[in-house]
Amino acid sequence: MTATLRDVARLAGVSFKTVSNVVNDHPYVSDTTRAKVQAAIDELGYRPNRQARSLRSGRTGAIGLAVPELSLAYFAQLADEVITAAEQRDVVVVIEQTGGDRRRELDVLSGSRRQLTDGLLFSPLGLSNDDGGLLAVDFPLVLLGERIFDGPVDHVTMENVDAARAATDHLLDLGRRRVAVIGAHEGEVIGSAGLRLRGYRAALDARGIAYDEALVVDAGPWHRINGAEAMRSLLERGVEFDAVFALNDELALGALRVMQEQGIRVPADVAIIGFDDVDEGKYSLPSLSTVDPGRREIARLAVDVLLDRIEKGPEEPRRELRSAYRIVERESTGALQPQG
Amino acid sequence: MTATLRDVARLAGVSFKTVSNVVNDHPYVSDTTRAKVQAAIDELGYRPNRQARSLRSGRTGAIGLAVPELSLAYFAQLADEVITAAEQRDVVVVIEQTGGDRRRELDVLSGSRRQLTDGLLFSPLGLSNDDGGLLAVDFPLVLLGERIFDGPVDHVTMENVDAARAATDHLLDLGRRRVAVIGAHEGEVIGSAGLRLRGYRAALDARGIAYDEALVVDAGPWHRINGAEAMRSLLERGVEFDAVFALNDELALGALRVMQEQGIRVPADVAIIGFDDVDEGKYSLPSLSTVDPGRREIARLAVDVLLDRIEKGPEEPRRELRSAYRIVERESTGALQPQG
DNA sequence: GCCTGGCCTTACAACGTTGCATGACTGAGC
DNA sequence: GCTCAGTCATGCAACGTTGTAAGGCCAGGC
Repeated sequence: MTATLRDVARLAGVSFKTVSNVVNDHPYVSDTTRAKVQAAIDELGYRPNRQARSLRSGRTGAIGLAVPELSLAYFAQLADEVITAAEQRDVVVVIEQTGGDRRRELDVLSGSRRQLTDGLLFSPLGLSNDDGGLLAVDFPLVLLGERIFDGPVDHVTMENVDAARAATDHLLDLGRRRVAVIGAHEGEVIGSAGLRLRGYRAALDARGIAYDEALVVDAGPWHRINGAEAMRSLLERGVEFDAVFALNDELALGALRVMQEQGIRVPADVAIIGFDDVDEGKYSLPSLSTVDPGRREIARLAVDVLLDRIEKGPEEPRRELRSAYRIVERESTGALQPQG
Repeated sequence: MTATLRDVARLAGVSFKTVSNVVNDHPYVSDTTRAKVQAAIDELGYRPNRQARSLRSGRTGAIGLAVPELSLAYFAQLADEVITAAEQRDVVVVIEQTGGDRRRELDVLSGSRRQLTDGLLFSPLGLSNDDGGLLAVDFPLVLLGERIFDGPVDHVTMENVDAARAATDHLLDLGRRRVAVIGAHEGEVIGSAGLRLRGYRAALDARGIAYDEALVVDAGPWHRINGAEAMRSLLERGVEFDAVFALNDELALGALRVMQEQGIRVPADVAIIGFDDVDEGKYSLPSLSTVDPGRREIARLAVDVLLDRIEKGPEEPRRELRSAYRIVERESTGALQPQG
């Protein structure tokens, strides 16, 4: 059996409470007692029991991370960063997958699993604006990703509009004028699709280029296959375009593949830029220009905000933070830097 | 505050232990009492406190999953499957990243985090054979991936040797005779590199084809960049080859990119097959033939074995399970099935 | 009328920890 | 010599749950 405070106390010849005091660095423990107790701790290999601590303190030392699915590179890499950031703060991460499904997302907010963690980082996908009220939960919650809700909740996200505008500008700076968009979500306004589309329009407006609906292709989930589909539909409809802004990298890579199958030269005929800076984009042929949304910063900020919220309680004013973005120029928009 | 057994008991007019009995479906609770208590439970929205349960029962309801890093697609997809399998068994997953670093892997085995979970699924990378003894830990442990150790530990893995042999056979069946290998690990014998190389040699031997060291390229970690490096070194050295067996998909995709840069036609000039069946392989151009190692089955088996071990204790004989593999033919070895 | 035994309910003691209150000792100040 | 403040150590009571043992009640058998 593993040793308890009492075992250590017996060996050291003190009360078990004194051992607790040593372990927790209480003031008013004499050096000799401390040494004696420490020796007993070492001898028995005593480790405080986390469940008992949890029960007393109400803290578990774990946070939850709810994402659609780890199979999507963006979320896998986000999870990587979150776990790393959490580790530095001495907290572990319990990952839950929602599949982007509304029902399962609601479940994450109310399920009994919440008791296992001190708070939740939540990247919703299926919830709609009307669900905002459901986010008024009684545990520490930080939203990740898009600012879908106006709820009373901390929020860490990226500069979707500005970054999308910069991505579009990048294409326009190359002299392209017919910029197709892949991955729109009809009618959606303040999810990432809506925000990025807004940035796209802002860039066009600023240069007096007319918005052409024919260039904007809807897609379902932002998976590679849907990027491929979208590109096919664009080509089938015979729409003319000399550049593509894919609303994320997966879509871009799917579209890229179809263009290559069709013998379209990238970037000579069509330049393409994605969004997210997932690793694979570095190794595609051509390598994929993209927007680095500051994933590491998002993860770090999110963990910080959540732990802050856990510590300070619900009274503190809610925070909304955005990470800095960066345009990453690679071959797909004409940069000539052969990559690994 | 959230309700406790006592609160429910007070409302229902019974002792708190009776409430506990209702919650745990004990026999000998009369229907009327049960109904009364249940009504009180519903009214107060009572939920058993998991930490208190943990303290009493010694179970946390969580398992650990230690992998090198989630940014590697294989592990992200494995984690996805593990979380899904665990969810079906009503258990949550705490993910830890080791970076494949020996020191951090040892830390995972001894660290205080172990108290947060009932057992660990561990996919080691940095540990050497000499470390086998370190796996004799006092908590439920299931090794994932390669059979690096002969320790007294449950183990779930894939058929590395047979699968690698089948992959090689697939290339040989196409009439190729100069099959390069990318991703060997000099001197390693029973890690995945060693096992897969053994399968490769077995395939050659069976057909009386001589093993040519010049065709076998070492690589460091199995990342895309190292696959690219390896292909470059092969080309620089002027080694002749008409097929490539990359020991995993990431290496294959890196190598593929370099071949394309160099104008080598795939599969016309060189056929290439990978290993792992990560999603990206479906969308590369050409799409990548590969070995599906049965990731989902591995995840499901691993969770089953671990939960079994947790339940039955250390006395049960240890188990070693292998998932079934499958060759996935795509364009990179000549199949003509354009993919999304 | 009392004992027996089945059914239902309850009291008590843990699990290992920490907060609070108390107590004992020491030395300084008057 | 006595008080008082500061230092150190301790005991008790919780946190919310479950296991064990015991208690109460009722019907049936002698």
